[in-house]
This record gives sequence, C-alpha cells and structure tokens, in this order.
Amino acid sequence: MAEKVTIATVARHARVSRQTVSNVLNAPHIVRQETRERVEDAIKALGYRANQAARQMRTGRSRLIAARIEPTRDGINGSVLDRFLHGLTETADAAGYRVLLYTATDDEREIATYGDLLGTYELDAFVLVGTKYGDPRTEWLADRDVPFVTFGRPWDALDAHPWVDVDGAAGTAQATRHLLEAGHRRVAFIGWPVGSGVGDDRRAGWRDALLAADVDPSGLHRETEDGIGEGERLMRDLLVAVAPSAVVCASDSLALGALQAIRGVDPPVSVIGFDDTPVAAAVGLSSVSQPLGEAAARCVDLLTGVLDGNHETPTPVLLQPSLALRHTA
Amino acid sequence: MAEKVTIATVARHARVSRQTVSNVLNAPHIVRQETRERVEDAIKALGYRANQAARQMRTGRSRLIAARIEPTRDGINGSVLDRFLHGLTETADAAGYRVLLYTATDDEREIATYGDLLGTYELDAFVLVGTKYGDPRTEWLADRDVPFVTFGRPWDALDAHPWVDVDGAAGTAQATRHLLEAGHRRVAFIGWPVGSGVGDDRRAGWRDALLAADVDPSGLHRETEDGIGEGERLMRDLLVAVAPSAVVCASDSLALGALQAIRGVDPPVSVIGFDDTPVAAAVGLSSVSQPLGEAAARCVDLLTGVLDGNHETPTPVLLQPSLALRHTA
DNA sequence: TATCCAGATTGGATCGTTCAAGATGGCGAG
DNA sequence: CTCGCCATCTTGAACGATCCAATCTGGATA
Repeated sequence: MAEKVTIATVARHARVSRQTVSNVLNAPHIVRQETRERVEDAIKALGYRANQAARQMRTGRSRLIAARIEPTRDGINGSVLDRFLHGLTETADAAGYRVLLYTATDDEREIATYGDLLGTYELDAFVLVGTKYGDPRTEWLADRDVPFVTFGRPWDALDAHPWVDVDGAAGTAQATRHLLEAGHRRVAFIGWPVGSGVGDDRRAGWRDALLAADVDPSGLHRETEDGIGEGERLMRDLLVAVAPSAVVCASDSLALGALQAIRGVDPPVSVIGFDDTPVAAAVGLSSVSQPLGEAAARCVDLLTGVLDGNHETPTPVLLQPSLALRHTA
Repeated sequence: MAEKVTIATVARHARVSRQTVSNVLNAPHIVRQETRERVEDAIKALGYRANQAARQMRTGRSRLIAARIEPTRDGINGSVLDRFLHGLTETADAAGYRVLLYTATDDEREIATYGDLLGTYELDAFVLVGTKYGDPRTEWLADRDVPFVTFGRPWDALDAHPWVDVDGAAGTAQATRHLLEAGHRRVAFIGWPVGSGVGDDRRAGWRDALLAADVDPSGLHRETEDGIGEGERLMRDLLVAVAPSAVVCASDSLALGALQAIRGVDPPVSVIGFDDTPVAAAVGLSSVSQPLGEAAARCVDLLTGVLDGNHETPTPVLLQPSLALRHTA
C-alpha cells in the first residue's frame, strides 16, 4: 500500500516547502514559473489530491451544496426534480462543488436539517426547489446569511433572494397562441386553485394570450388540486358546459386526465400539458418543456457568484420554456 | 454573532476536559454517569455539533456515501432511480451518513471520479445502481478495497461483492401465473436481447411459469432494445404470428408500446409491465413493482455493516417484487 | 561595496477532533 | 501503612491543509 500523499510529500518531491505547493494550488501567479512547473509535475507524478477535510478546517468552506430530494409525489412530476438534480450535479461538479442530498417531511424538520448540515458539514449553500408564499425556510436561511438559491420565484418579494425560474406564463401563453393559430377559439384551461404562485402564473399566461386574441376567457377555466382523476373530471365538466375545442393544462397530470375525458369525442379536442414529463413523451402529449439543465446551471452560477466573493446580490434569472409538440395538439 | 461552539466550549461549560466530551460522544460507557449527564446537558444547552471535517481528519472517515445520478434515459425508467435515491438518502441519514451525488458519462470517467472523490473527500462507500457482465467499476473498487454495494446482482460471480437486488424472475413469474390463473394460456413475453443479466432473468421467470403450467413458451416471445416504439412493433408482430391473449413485458416502456398495439383488438389482450413507473400508474397499466425503498435501506444496512467494523462479507439480499394490478390485467 | 526592495520561500501556529499515554483518587489486600 | 489496581479523567500530540510573519535571494541603485 502506497504512503498517503500529502502536501508535504509533494513538497519533498519538488524540493520546495509546503507553502510553495499551497501557493501553486491557491495563488499560482506568485510562484516563479520554473518552480511552479516543478511542483505541478510532482503533483501529477504522485497523484496528489488536496484533502478537503483539512482544507475545510482552515478555510471553513466545504465546497458542498445541499439539495433536497423529495419523495416522488404523484410520480409524474417527480421526474422534473430528477432531471434538475442531474443538471445540478453536473454543473456543480464543473465549478468544483459537490451536491449533498437531504430529505425532510415538513418545513420544521427541513429547517432542523439545515442547522444540522451547517453545523456538522459546514455546507456552503442550499438549493431549494419550489417556494411558497411566506416560506419559513428562505426566511430562516436569509436570517442567518446562509447562501442559497431557489429554483422558483419568491412570490412575496421578487428581490428577497437570488432565484432562477422558468416563465410559466410565457409557456402557457405560447401553448395558447399555438392553439389559436391552429384555428381554435374556445381554448380552455385547467389549473390549480387560486393562491399558488405557480398556478396563478400559468393561468395568467393563458388568459393574457386569449385576451390578446380578443377571446373572452370567462367560463373557460376550471381549478382543482393536481391529479389525473381531477383532470378527467374537470374536462368532462368543461365539455358539457362550454364545449371547448382545445385545452391547456397546468400540469401533465391534469392533461392526462383531460386526454382520458376526450377519448372518442369528435372532432378531437387538442390538449397541451405542462412540464414535458416522460409520461407526456410516452403517450404523445404535447407539453410545455422547462429547460431544467439550464435552470440548474444558472442556480450554480448564482451560487458560485455569491460564494466566490461577489458581494453584490446577483440578478434573478427567468428562463423561457419551449413547446414540445406531439400529436395531441 | 455567537462564538463558534467547539468541543472545548462544551468542556469548559461542563468543567471537564475535551477528551471527556469526546468520550461522551464516542464511548459513553467509559464515562461516569454523573459526568456524562453534565456533558450532555452542556451539549444541549450550547447547541454543540461535532465538526465533521475535524473528526474526519483524525478518523479518516467522512460519513459520506456516493451515489450516481444518471441522466434520465428514456425518461420512464429514470424515476426508478429517483425513488431509490430518495430511499437511500432517508435511510443513510438515519444511520448517520449522507449521500453525495456524482455523474459520469462513461465507465472510464466514472472510475476517474471515484479516485477524485476518494482522494479529496475520503468517501466511505459507493452505491452503484446496475451492473453488467465484467463491470470495470466494481473491479476497480474491489481492487482498492473500497467498500461498495450494488443495487443489482453481479452477473459474473454472485459472491464477488455485497449486493441487493430484486428477484426479477419471481416478478415475471408472478405476473405470468396471475394471467394463467385468469384463464390465459397463450401468454407472450416481450423482453430485451439475450445477454443482459436483468433481461434474461425476467424472461426466465416467464418461461418457467409457463412450463410449470404445461404451456410451451416457444415462439411466444420477442426480444428488442427498450422503447415504446419497439414494444408496439413487436406486439403487432406477436398478434399476427401467435395471437396471444396476454403479454408480460420486461419494462413499462415495452408494455406501453404493447398497449398501443392492442388498442381496438377484441377480445382485449391483457398486458403487464415491469417497474411500476409513474407512467404505468398514470395509464392504468398493471406492472411488477420493485420495493425500492426497502432495497435502498438494505444497501445502507450492508454498507454500515462493512463500515462499522463487521469484517465478514455480508450476505447478499434478494427482495421479492409485488404485482400492482390495474385495469390492463 | 553597501543598501534597499520586491518577489520568492521558509517555519511555526492554527483549525476541531481523536488517539496515546499519563495523572488522580478510592479501595481492598497483604 | 503501603502497594497495586481499577475506573475515571486530563494532557500533549497528531491529522493535512492554510495563514501569518519572518527570512532569504538577486538585482538595481546610491
């Protein structure tokens, strides 16, 4: 078994002091080129890697970012998180950070976990997926000056903290315009109850697109909790009440329900979902697609900006979704 | 801002030495009860948490487990990983470990990442999801005595390393028996090309169940790469060639394809998929369900067994899947 | 030749914890 | 009374990196 390679081993091998090796790693410009190259060769030859624990003890920085992995809720939207996490891991890696997972069943426990992670692992930052009105988690983190980014706008105050989000309204508006351009007039909307930021945003996009085309949206929309069954129920209701020729949904779950409700209806009703989940791809459902990899990358950008000494509050990022057209619209 | 609470702070507060505090944490039995309680009270009062980096420097153990997060392949089976990771995080947490994510595009790079993670973060163990014949990754890890578990059997040699797996053959057999008991005789199978351990295993379960019921399986099966389109194609082929009344598939993707192929066929053909992915639940597809949370928990069990000084090679774990019956069978 | 300066290098201290070894005190046996 | 033993607790050193202050080097300048 080979001896453990430390900074001292490298120093001995390159015939310099430990400090010089450290300088080559952390401030290369102050070391003479010839010396630097000698040290770099030694590092390569010995396969030296800086011990993160020791570094962390001095610097207080762990180069670790925490992200929460949620239990797959209805299973359909869970894969959004999955793809986001993958992007996060990849980008964080490139920036020299690693992603640590945690779970929590409620806000209180999640906050307790923050304390735990910060205390024992000295985490550098958190990435929160999804926020709600008056989120106690962001408040807790902000109070303690813990760097964090949310994927999802803070609906209370847009300048409360750095965030990355996808423009949901733009997505539903795009979907709605696509349907209008295809000749539809009675374009309905199935979404979530008023009060959730995300849901209201997505409905607003649909409404604005209709208004811009001089279509009156009143009566053309329904609200419910998320779920396939609910989507089916409300779509049947809409068919009877207003006989829409197309429908935009706030989620793929709702859209799948709508698809089941319109089976056999003639002429066929167009359906567009939201999130472009694997299910949508599987059944050929058109859907609004969020650039999750890009979103994750921008989260890392914002965090590294804060962590690497950029003291000004970074600018929030609002990304544009795209429309994945399949055969339901 | 409060002073940072270290073991010395606690020691001062409880009027003992640092070492005694350390003993209370790591070997409570050697400390007198009265003293122990005094120290524990101080820990609580001060909100002390052991600094992991410092602990790691002495012990060489990071209490970190690495798991790979893959890009969602066809999107449908990706959610299996998602659920597994969630279980892993939860169980690891309970055992005092944390899960660190990494990604890699190929085996070579994955192995390079192992070196990196071990060198800089001193990871305690790896969890690999899925293995193949002659997997270079397990070989590399085993050569270096790095603790690891695979979720998925090592198909070459079952005693090569600790593993947890779900009995795929038992799953397809159960699905097949269910169909046989419902009166079906011509129960077909759509699976993957011969040579993948998982695929061969799942096919074997179907074949054995048929043989046990005196049904000749020849001609009743088809093999292809995974995917909805492929499933549809092969199901059409089967319908023409052998007119099966039911089909068991090696994945939900294939089963979804089969579902599309049998639309309108009368009498309806029963379909059972594999993995019980969200898509299956969404469209009402019956499917073989893997106990992913349980699998993750057993992975952590095996690892902690190895890590906490249990030197004997742990026994592999083979879990039984269950049948999630919906309206396609 | 002596002085000075900037740049490069050195040794020592430090982060918070655990390990190894030493100190203390009480108690029973000889 | 002394010794040894055990249980308990304390002290000094070490893990591997970075920070700090001090020292060294070589070349330009007086």
